Amino acid sequence: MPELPEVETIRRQLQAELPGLRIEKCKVGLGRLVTHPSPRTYCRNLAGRTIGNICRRGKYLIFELDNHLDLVIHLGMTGSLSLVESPREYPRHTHIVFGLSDGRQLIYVDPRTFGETAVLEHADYSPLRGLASIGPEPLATDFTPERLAAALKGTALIKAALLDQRRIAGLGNIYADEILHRAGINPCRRLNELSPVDIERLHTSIHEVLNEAINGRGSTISDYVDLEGEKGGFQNLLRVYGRSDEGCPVCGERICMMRIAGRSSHYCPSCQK
DNA sequence: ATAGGCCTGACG
DNA sequence: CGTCAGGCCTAT
Repeated sequence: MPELPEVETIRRQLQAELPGLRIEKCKVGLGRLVTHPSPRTYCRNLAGRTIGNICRRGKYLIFELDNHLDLVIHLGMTGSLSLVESPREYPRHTHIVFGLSDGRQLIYVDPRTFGETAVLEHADYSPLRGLASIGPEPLATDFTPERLAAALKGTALIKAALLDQRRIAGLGNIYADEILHRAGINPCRRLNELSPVDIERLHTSIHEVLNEAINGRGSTISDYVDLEGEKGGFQNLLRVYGRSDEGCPVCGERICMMRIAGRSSHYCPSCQK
């Protein structure tokens, strides 16, 4: 799915297009994607609203609307957004259509339908569990090594902890693996065995990997595309994710893969201790 | 902590 | 046919 860098790429494109436009109407084809309130009320609340800034929290997109409402969209594993001008035919797996005041439509497409969307009172995230309990933004200026250390308390495996959105917002399987490789930390290490130096390295790696991935407009493993339908550019620069049995770009050792926390984890046994 | 479930599609 | 996939929730 879109992780933080992919969602941020889409957010920037939305921010360049949408503010000032009005949502004239909204059509939901697959009601279970609308988590709050009911699909009917969701559409009724959106109709007539003017779009303000587009924000991001972790992997959630938040469209600020007038009337103190927020439109929240999570892209799940395979969700994508695109702007179209009254198409004769919608793409396969189009589930939601937002008609805009400039005649264009913002459409939500999602083959696996793991995404979700909601309309909330501005900044009241309580109806969405994932958003209500989300951890700190890793690229915020106040995300210091001390805050990272605080987020990584306990005895969990570091790989599982990085994937836990309540600890840190926005990391997924690709960037968790890339960050651990960059930091030289084995995904099986436990939190309570990380030294202050490890935390420092992790902090630096989180910043580097996320910023580089955003600059590369995200990674396309199979089907991620941005608002313009473009694939990302960072997949070519991934050092371990999806590269099992290839040589580590740092030391040449064969990259390994194992399952941790139910997810495939790619790492270099020589660089990551 | 781990497995299973939610879905569709690609690939072997 | 089976296995796997950028996520996340539940139940055990």
